[in-house]
Amino acid sequence: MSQKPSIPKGTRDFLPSDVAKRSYLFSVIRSVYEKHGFLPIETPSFELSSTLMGKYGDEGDRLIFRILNSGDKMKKADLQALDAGNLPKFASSLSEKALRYDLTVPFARFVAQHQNDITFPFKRYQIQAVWRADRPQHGRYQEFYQCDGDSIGSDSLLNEVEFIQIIDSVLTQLAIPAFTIKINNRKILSGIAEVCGEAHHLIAITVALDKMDKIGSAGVITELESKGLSQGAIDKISPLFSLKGKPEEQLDLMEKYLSNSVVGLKGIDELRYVFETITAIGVQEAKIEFDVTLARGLNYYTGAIFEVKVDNVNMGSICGGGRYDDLTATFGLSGVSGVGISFGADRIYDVLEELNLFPKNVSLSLSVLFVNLGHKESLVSMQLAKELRSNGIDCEVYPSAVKLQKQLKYANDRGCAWVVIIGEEELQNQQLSLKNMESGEQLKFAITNFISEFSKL
RNA sequence: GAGGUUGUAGCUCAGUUGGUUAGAGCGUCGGUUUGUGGUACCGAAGGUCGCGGGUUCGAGACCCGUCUCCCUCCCCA
Repeated sequence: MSQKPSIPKGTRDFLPSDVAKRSYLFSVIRSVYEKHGFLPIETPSFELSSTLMGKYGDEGDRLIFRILNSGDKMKKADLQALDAGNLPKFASSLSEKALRYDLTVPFARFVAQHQNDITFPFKRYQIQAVWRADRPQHGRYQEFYQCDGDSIGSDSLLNEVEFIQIIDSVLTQLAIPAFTIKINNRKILSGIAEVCGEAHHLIAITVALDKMDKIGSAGVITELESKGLSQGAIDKISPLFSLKGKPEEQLDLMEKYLSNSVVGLKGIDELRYVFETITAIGVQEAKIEFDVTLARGLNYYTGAIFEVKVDNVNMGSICGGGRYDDLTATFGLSGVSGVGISFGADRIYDVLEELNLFPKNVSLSLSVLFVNLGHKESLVSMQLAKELRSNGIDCEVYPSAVKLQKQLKYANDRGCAWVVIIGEEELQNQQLSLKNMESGEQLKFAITNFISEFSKL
């Protein structure tokens, strides 16, 4: 009985050509991080449930893949909780581990755990898979790679500026034609909630504002009403919908708007510094905008927040991040501020594919194939192949002496540039034939000086 | 988690109001006389029609369930 081959929803296989393109993408990101002095770390695919649960809000918790206890640990099942209808508690009793949902929370755990082994400010990058039990959609997978960079242990706003530079460098290097880095600050959002007297509705306000570009101002107002905001507060918020102009001008307006909020003004100061600094230094291709409607769901952000969109492409944000002041506190290390970003490698991949931006030469091809025409002949080929490899040239010997036609077809399918033919006739004359697979031309060389002749081609 | 949609050979799809042995193109494999690929010609293999149940004399077509694809919401990379 054969089984129909299939993989779980939201996952993918990668063919050799896919892997080649992905390695290219990762290498660009890696090299930019390293140029900025970031150090690589890796953390396990799964963490203790207690490390992850409760860090991403209720929605996030729901999307965490949990790992069922195995063996005798199944006996720990809390049947009383099941009887009482307390499903979350029952589920927790069945699962002590979970697949990582992002790279930031494991990083916070890592920093607290290894605080004596690292030097602050600590700048790390991490390129690994994460898993979310989300419903798959365009640009949305259950297994995907994030490429995080975080700088922890420094509250200097120069870190924020550096991340803008990093985003700019990566996306410019990938030749993405037009992209926008949107920036906001959680303190400004807090200030807005404060000045309209709805500080306890902060989450509702930010979530509603975040939907601005999707549902429009009327939709946002409807949403705010449904969350129970007063008419006065809504009237106070609605002027923000039409905020326009350069970042500096918008910040001036927001400064007046938030004049009664200490925290709000702090947010304005921070952003103004970031904008002024990055303007002074300059960027390559990035457009940088202040967007008061940018909220971002993850509830651990406390300062600047970033989101990056590729212009004119139907794809969610390809990069996001922000500053978090006390994420390590839950792991026993308090007073350490951090800021970080995360590139969504799979979404960037999809964008590069859609815009046809992958360089032609990333595909993997074979340089030389030695055709196999018999045992004695193949021994000579194996010897030559060994020497070619030590000269840095990739090559292989066809494993069996099947029809030449078949072997040439194989060379063709592999995108092979050269084929070496050593048969009975060549062997007798101590020669070999070198075939150029593109032109079809064939040259003869003495076996003894093939290596030196080939490297001249 | 809510709603909609899709599912036929390895891939892209046909398959007419339910009616004999389910088709095409591409791909794969083999051949077109001995050691020359990418083109051409000839031929072959490959499908319990996503899975399970039901209606019917008869189901790839209809009904129910389930899984999956894609999409909207939620949320997010």
